[in-house]
Amino acid sequence: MEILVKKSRKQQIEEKATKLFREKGYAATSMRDLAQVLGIEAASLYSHIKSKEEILQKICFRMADQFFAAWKEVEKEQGSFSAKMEKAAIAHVKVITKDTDASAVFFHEWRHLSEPHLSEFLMMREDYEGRFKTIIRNGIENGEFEKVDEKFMMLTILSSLNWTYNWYKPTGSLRPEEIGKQLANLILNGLKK
Amino acid sequence: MEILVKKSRKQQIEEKATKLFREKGYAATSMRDLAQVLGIEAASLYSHIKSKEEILQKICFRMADQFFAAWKEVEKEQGSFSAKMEKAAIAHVKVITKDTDASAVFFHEWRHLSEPHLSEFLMMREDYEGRFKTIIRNGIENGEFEKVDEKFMMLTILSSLNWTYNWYKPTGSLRPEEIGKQLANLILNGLKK
DNA sequence: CCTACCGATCGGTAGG
DNA sequence: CCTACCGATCGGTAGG
Repeated sequence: MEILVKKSRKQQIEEKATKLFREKGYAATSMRDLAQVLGIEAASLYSHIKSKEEILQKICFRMADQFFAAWKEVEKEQGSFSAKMEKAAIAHVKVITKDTDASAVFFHEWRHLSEPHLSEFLMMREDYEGRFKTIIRNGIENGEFEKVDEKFMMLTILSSLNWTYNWYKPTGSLRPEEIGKQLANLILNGLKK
Repeated sequence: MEILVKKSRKQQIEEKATKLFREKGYAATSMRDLAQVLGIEAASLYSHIKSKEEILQKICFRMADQFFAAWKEVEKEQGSFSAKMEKAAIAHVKVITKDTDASAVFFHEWRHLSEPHLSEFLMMREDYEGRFKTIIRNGIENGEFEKVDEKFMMLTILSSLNWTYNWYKPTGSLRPEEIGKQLANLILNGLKK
């Protein structure tokens, strides 16, 4: 049973903008494009929002907040570093699959943020990536993981997790939790029998 | 010893454009930006190129050609499917690391291609992805690989290989061949000891 | 949420 | 490779 909540005009604007930013890119999306999708004039958008970039900021920082919020689940895991990595993969994939449009914008369009937002964004990303690196480092020191370059490994793991925004379909057979588990399994155990 | 070859103006334009397209995105890069970097007027660019999109087309299809050319090395491999996958990873990473700017544009800006180039591009990508899927499928049928969804696995593998454009530095300690080997090793055997 | 409009900038052309 | 310029479009504002 689906509950229909009436969306505010502002919410509608942000949703449609997210979709357009994903499809055409932030720079190539005009406020007139956005207005047309909503059936209003471009000038009318400014009754609800301050600027085009404000929309981008909302999308990027809301996604960032969700990644950090999801990490709380990871911190509860007290088992092995493999178990921690699996929890991190699941948490990460869950956030992405909840809104693949916003995720696409988050991953690709952040560079159009102006200062000081750009610097803030990059600092948050560094913080988040550091958490994955810490799991890898601790797992290596512990003897649980192979000796690999932790930055190299972190980037490789995150790239495969991040890529889910590109092919995940809510109508598909794999649930987000299952996708996270399978990706963690690949990362930890590999494709070979 | 480095051999300095005099670059044609057209080559210079394409190189600078590649860098700008990567940094700012295709849509956000103006012909005036590009002209300024070259120290000429925007109108002068059109003595050497037909249009802004022509530059994007050159970048995207040149990269595609290189990925296909590199695949010839993969076809020579007559060993196991693991060996084939390693060869594919090395070939793929070699192409990316040869020009990370062009790779970034190839991965992110292709959607700004107009028809019929866009359709042609997507067909080539599908062909290329199919080759990875075939290795995976054959490896599973052969009993060499775990039973996984081949599309899911192909996308995951390619995402981790593709991501190298983002962090590879020619001055770093890892050579492209070594990066390909390590990524293949992770894909095949995982992080766990 | 609209009409009317702003200055700035866009990709590109004409003609030399 | 330049000057001079085109029509189109941009993000955004004033005033209702």
